[in-house]
Amino acid sequence: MRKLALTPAVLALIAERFKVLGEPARLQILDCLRRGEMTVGDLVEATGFGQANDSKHLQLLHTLGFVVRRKEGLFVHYAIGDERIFQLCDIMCGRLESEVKSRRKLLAV
Amino acid sequence: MRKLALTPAVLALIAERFKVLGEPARLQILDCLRRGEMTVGDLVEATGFGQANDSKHLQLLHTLGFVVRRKEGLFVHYAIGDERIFQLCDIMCGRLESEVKSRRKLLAV
DNA sequence: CAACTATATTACCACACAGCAATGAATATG
DNA sequence: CATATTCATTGCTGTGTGGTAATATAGTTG
Repeated sequence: MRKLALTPAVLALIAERFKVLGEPARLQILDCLRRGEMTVGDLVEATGFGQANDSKHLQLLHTLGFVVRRKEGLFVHYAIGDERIFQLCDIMCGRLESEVKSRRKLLAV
Repeated sequence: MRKLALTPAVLALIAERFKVLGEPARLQILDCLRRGEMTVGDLVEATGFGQANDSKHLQLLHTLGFVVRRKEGLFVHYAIGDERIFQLCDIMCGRLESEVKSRRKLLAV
């Protein structure tokens, strides 16, 4: 497997994508979409954010390929565009659990 | 493997960690550390950032457990604290390559 | 103790962006 | 065509944070 050279430009691209995931609101949207595709209105209701807010987050997620769009009449259906997102989140969760564990260890000493 | 419940609080913790990786400067620092531990001074030279700047990034990376510290006299040696970082970056790179590929496909049509 | 060095911290500025309200664009319905 | 609905876009404000210079802290050396 050939590796990309980690030039500053490539690092910037990678950072850009991590940054998009570095926002609770967007993670919440992605988590909602985990159960299947949803319209913007559905997501507004599910997340409790404003319509404009959700729409902007979805644009960003779409631009970077994290979600895909499907237009149907007045509605726009969004869905997960890359399952690797959850792989990333799982690894982060693993990190979280490690942190909790080592923190408990510190307190126990 | 038991899964963490993705409550808003947990999502915030995950996002916080993605956010830290969502900064080219910090990714560059982590990439430098890939070859082995380095002092702050080494990193300042290697990255070309200011000393205060590097120090602040390192503090943040350390707080969230991405790097570990080892003090030795006047010097502080930093090293990667969790190899999973590279796993995360590899997945992101895979995403990047997919993006490039599909973009090429679009142009080819 | 005084002078020096490596790192951390503080204060500040500039900029990016999340959230919100208002408006616009596209499509459907009567 | 007029109206209503869904979503996208724009303009605005407040907050957060990256970069930098100045200063503080900790450790070393003489």
